[in-house]
Parts: sequence; C-alpha cells; structure tokens
Amino acid sequence: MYSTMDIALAPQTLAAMELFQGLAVSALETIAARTRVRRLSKDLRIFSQGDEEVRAHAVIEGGVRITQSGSDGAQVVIRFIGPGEMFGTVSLFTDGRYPADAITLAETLEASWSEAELLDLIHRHPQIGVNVIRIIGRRLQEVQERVRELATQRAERRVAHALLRLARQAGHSTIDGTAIEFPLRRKDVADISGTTLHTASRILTSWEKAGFLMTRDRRLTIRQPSEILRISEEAPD
Amino acid sequence: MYSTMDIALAPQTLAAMELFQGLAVSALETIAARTRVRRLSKDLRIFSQGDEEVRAHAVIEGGVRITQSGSDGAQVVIRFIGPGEMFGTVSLFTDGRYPADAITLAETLEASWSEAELLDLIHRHPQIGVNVIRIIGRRLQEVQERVRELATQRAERRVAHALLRLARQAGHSTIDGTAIEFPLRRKDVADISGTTLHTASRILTSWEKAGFLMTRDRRLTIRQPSEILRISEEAPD
DNA sequence: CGCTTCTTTGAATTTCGTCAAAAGGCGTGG
DNA sequence: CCACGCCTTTTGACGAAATTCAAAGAAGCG
Repeated sequence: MYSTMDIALAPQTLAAMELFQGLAVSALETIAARTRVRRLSKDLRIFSQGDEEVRAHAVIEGGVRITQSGSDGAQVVIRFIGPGEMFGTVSLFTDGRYPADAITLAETLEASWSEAELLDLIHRHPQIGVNVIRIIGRRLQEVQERVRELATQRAERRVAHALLRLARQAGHSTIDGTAIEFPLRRKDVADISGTTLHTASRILTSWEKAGFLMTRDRRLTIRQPSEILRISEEAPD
Repeated sequence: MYSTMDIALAPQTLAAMELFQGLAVSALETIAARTRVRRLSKDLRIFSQGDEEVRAHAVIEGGVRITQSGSDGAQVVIRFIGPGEMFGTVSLFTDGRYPADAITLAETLEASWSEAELLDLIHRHPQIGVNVIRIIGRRLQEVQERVRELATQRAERRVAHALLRLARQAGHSTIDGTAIEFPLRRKDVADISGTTLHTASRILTSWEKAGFLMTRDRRLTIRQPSEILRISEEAPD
C-alpha cells in the first residue's frame, strides 16, 4: 500500500509548490519537519467523498484523479492533480468533509498536513492563506469556464479544450510533441470532458488517425497542438 | 445611473455579510467608513469581462447577474448574487481582471472596496481572509456540482436543481410558497441551467400548468418544492 | 398606441448517448 | 510459457432528447 516516515523532504521541494510561494527558507524547513510524506501505489484511494477526517494534500511526484459522484452514481472528473499541486484543501475551510474522491493515477509521492497544522501554519505565515485564495480562485475560474463549455459547446470542442488544459497543467515537451505527465484512459478523458467513453474514444481515435496526437501506454502526446487548438475554437457549424 | 457618497452604511449591515463574520464592532465601524456605497438602477453594467480596475463588491439590496461569454459569443450565467453576498472579489487575487460581466437585475444597493483597501483590511483582520477562502471554497464546490449535473443530467433535472439552488440562496417564504428575490427571465433560467431559452420555457410552462410554480412579473414562486425536488432526483429513465 | 422585448409553441434536424458486440492488452496462475 | 479472464478500446446501428428554425402572441415601456 504505502510507506511513510522515513522519506526525507527537502525545503526546495516545498518551495516549488505554489502553496508555499513567498516563504523564507527557515519557514520552509519548519514546515518540512511537520509534513507527512507517503509513497503510494497506483490506484490507491487517498480519500473518499464524505470522509470527515480531512487533511490538506499535495502531490510531489505522480498524479491523482479527483472525481465526484452524485447520488445517482454518475461521476465526473473534477480535476487531475500533478506534481506541485495541492488537493483536498478546500474542505478544511468549508464543512470539514471531502466533496470528492481522490485516487492515484500512478505510483505517487504525496505530502499532507492535518487540519490543525495547516491552520496553524496559515496563522503564522499569512502568505499561505493568500496563496490558498489565489490557487482556489484560479480553479474557480477554470471550473466556471468548464461550465460554459459544457453548456454551449459540442463534445469534440470540449475534448479539445480538456486536452489543452491538461497539456498546460501537466505537459512537458518531448521529441514527439507535448506529453501529458500521467496516464489517462479513454474513460478519464470522457469524464473530464463531460461526454461518454464511446464518444471520447471515437474522437481521440480520429485524431490519432489524423496524426494530431498519439497514445502510448495510456499516455497522451499532442503532436499538432495547432490542430487541437483550431478544433477548440471551431465555430459551432 | 447611480448615486453615491451620501449613503450611510450601518455596521450591522456589514455584520450580516459572511465576508465580515467574526469581526468586532469597532472593526466594522472602521470598514464602514472605507466602503463605497452606490444605489444602482436596473440593468446597469457594474463591470465587464476583462476590465482591469478591479474592486471587491457586495450586494446590500437587490441582485446582480454574473455572466461569462466565450470568444464565440455564447454565454452562461455563472451566478446570481443576492443581498449579503460578495462578488468580483476573486480577480483581486488571481490575474487582476474580471473574468465575467456583472449586471444589476433590479434597483440595487451595492458596496465596494478598492483592491488596496481590501488587501489592507485582510492584513489587519486576517479573519476576513479566512472568510474569503470559505466563501469561494463553497462556491467552488457548487460550481463543481453544476459541472457534474451538466455532464450527466438531462435538461429538466438541471432546471429543477437550478431552481432549488436559487431558492436556497435567495428565497423567502410567502403565502404562496418560496419566492425567489430577484426577477428572472426565461433566458436567465436557461443560461444558469445550461440549456436554451426554448427548452427552459417549455419546462417552466409545463410546471406552471401542473401548479408546481408560478411566475408573476418575472419573479418565480415555488409552490410545491417537493415536486421540484422529486424531478431533481428523478432517475434518468 | 406603436415598438421593442420576452414568451410560447410547432416542426424539422442533429448531435450524442445507449445498446451491442468484438477485438486488443495485460497480468495471473496453472 | 501458454491460457484464461478482466479491463479497456473500438466500431456499428439506433433512438431520443434538445437544439435549431420559424413565427405568432403577450407584455412592458416610452
């Protein structure tokens, strides 16, 4: 399942996180000592929707899928979390229960802090609070854009937007184009684009045939970003 | 258009806002003195998507419609803002430009603070920062729920959910049932439910005929919440 | 009272989800 | 090492919900 305790956490690892931007090295060292770090295997559930023992989390290496399910069982991917990003933190401030599920996409190195620890840190380093506002403010804007897309755009455009967002968030350049860090099944793409597995499969396959992207071992590489971009901006007719 | 300056702002008006929860009366008095209050006519544009002179706003009386438009012109209603709620605040912390348009739904009394003022207030009263996190954290969760609904539910259920959310947010009890504070056109309901004017009209009209709700002078009153709730939870088939 | 804006309603079109089934991949265990 | 089973992906056919197109009423405003 996971190993913990013995994993050393360098202050510069924390410095790379937006959550701790603008803090002095001495502060980072203190925080590092108070951080729980775990190495998690693939497909491990970190928390479940409704859980009441909330902690603030961040990914150091690997990736996490955040999904939300309704009472009817239908689910969507809220977000994929890549290296350096925090997750599960909002619930500390709202109702103290996670609003979604978190599952590792691959082997992942995860940092976390208890509610009391994070609140104490914010108290002692108010900059962290401002960072939290900036991070969740940006996410709020992103989700609002998704709402607009879901309400007004067709499936193909939404998939294109989803891919571009993922590339921006967790893409790195390779010889073949921009590769997305973590492995994604067709179903993942469907759930983040707000469509079905079948529609997502049809669209991605057609793009592969056109040479716009390639999938190898669940990892997507965008070979012709300009084409994906064109589709994402295409007029409705 | 609007009148300003001469409008007195009572500290208890601020105390009723979640943004200023937990502050001492002396602090509220100081804040009141630094608040710009304006009385705005109906259909007035408070700010536009992309504007760079950002302020933090709140509604005292009346209502505001927050809409977002894409480059293709399609628009959605992000949210309706009722009495006591803040709006336009997130952009202070992110990129310093409003991500949406704000238009008054009716004659409205609006409070606002400049960027420098709000940041200074947060600095002096860190509780305000925590309140901001809680408010936008809750909104983030709400928008994420809307994403799930848009991705998985049919139009009728989405309209039902939208109405229930509005009733919870800005409803008050009357002899006929729960009335929503501000006037809503069919198009508003459509744009918040993620459907078209036509579909929204058909659905609302059918509910009126069934006696579940009534519209008078653009204001919706839910007469049988249990029926709307039933529809919002109805199985897909 | 005329004009603009909003609402209702009908009919045609279309996208997309649903149903169905086969093929491909990967790991496990015999 | 091969075979079996499970998960994922692909692909086709069909149907239905909703958008689009079109147009007439209704209501509010100057």
